[in-house]
Amino acid sequence: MADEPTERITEAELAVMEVLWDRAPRTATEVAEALGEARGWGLATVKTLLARLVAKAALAAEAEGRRFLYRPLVARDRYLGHESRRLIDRLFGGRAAPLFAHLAETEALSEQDLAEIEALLKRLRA
Amino acid sequence: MADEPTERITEAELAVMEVLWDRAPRTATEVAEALGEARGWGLATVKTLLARLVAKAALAAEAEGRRFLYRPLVARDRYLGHESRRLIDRLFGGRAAPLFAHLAETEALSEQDLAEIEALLKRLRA
DNA sequence: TCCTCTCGTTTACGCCTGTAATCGACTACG
DNA sequence: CGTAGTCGATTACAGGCGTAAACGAGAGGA
Repeated sequence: MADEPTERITEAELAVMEVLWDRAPRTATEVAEALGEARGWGLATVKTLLARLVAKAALAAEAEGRRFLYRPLVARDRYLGHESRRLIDRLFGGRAAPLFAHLAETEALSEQDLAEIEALLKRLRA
Repeated sequence: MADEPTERITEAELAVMEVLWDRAPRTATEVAEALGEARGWGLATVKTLLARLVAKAALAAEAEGRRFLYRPLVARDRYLGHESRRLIDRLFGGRAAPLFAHLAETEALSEQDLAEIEALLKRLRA
């Protein structure tokens, strides 16, 4: 997947991306069905969001007969990285350790989190 | 500082908050001076943002003679926690470990970060 | 006292976002 | 062959956001 600096994906658009990250390609109707329950959006709304995402080059729309099959152009991983970095840059001076420290201080880390992070660290050190 | 569920602070507003977190109270003019360099905003713009933040109860405005002294009502720490949690909830299923794993995998952690986190972990375990 | 400067408040305005309704083209059933 | 349904595209519209100018009241110097 290309790495053009994709425009920012909004909250509502993210919900659409999640559906397609979960499984792709899908048609507009399928995406709407998947979202209808969670968000209660009408088909029209979903189509608008799909169109905007295509315009932002976050999705590709491949014609299949008279309709489109949508698939992500931005990998979820890439997006996660992007957003995490944004947060760290904006609020923690660009360094990850302060974020971690903050989470630790505010008890936002579960025992499980700690264990996993510890294991990860060990692996990184190997 | 109260913990009323403050409305979301926007990007531009955050810049104003940072100035006041750094030192408070300050007048509108002082805030504008502090921001003028970094963001190139006019006094009018800063005043608008201050007013909006007061409306959101993120700032207190205490009259001093004919003008106001602004001071944060939301602690920076509280805000950081809020935003971190938001990101973790939205993108990492509400758990911190996957965020950390993601940062680790994408090489977003410097040697220094790793060392600090390691030290923090050790302290938490003590 | 009068004018100018300075405050905070009000109003402005264009773009983005969330949430659609409408439209024109096409398809597929009757 | 006509008509109802479906598709994507176009248009809509209110509220939020970034950025600011205009306004009215008070303060302070001339």
